[in-house]
Amino acid sequence: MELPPFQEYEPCSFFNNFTCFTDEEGLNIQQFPFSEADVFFPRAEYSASNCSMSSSEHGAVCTPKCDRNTNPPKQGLVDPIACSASANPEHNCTCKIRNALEVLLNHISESACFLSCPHDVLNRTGSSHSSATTSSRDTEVESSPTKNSNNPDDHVTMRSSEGLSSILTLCSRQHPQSHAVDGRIGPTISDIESALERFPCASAQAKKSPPPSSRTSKELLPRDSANRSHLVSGSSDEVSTNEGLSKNGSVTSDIALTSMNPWKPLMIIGSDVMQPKYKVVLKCEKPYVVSSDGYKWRKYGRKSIKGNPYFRSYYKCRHIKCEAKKQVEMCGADMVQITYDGLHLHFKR
DNA sequence: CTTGTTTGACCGGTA
DNA sequence: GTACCGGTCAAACAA
Repeated sequence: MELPPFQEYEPCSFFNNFTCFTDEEGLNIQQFPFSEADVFFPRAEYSASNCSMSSSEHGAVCTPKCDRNTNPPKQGLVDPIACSASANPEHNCTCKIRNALEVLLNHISESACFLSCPHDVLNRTGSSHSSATTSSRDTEVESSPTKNSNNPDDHVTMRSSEGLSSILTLCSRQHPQSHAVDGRIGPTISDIESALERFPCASAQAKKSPPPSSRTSKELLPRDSANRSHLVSGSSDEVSTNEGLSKNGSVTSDIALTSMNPWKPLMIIGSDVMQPKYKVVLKCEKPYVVSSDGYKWRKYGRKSIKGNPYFRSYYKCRHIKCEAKKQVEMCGADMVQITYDGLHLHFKR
């Protein structure tokens, strides 16, 4: 698969390309130029197309209604997903990038320190990797630093910056400095604000909207689930995969995924209680989980869980110093629940 | 030999 | 204090 350098991507086309991999092609994500950048993110948060568009159409995903267009709409191009409408009914917009941002902002806007925290943790040598992950046993993020961080503020900032790094990814063409300059430097608060400036509505939402924890799942309408059928189902035994998707939200969420686009959020079920840790629960159909999510994982355990006939498998990210983890367990014949715990902020060097 | 998985033991949290 | 449960470790095993 020939891909132009990352910098040549419009954000829209970038995400379309990223999400249009087949299962086999998905394995190539590791070789995708963007993986050489410093921030990974889960396709689940940014999926845009169900691959019904030709590659030449990728990038033309906005409608005239959208006020966040980065590309003019093409005549006759119909967004097959209408993702924004389903993700946020208060906006009559089918801009997929906006939808992606809204999904993302659902994760990050609940951080009270989002735009006000003066700390720049990602620029601190040695703090960016390890503090990105909180243990599953951490229940007090702000008051209980991880073993690799002595500054409680680190957690707050990382929670914000993690999602914001993804926004910066969207904006990387305009803000190439957002990515690691010397291999360690991540986005700064000013980068973040600059990035959000490119998406004024997103910025406004980040500032004004209630945290996702206060949103109900009904506000995020489920996608049409009629397309969920054509998948092959494997055995009903546990899923054993050494690769998986990743990343987090700052609030526990369920994201179910359609079969047409394995990483397209079907719905987000917000928790009524803010979870002060990086954790996100994805539910998707098994074949897509088994293939790849762009990360390398090492399986380190397996447990039978009470009340569940299937095993739960435990994985750690193979990336050095990355403490991201995931748990994979079947929750039905064809459905898999993946729990991601911790962040992947993989910086060079 | 290397890499990755399996699996029983161990440990900590909780009821 | 104790039992249960879930998460992790690490030796054994497999590819």
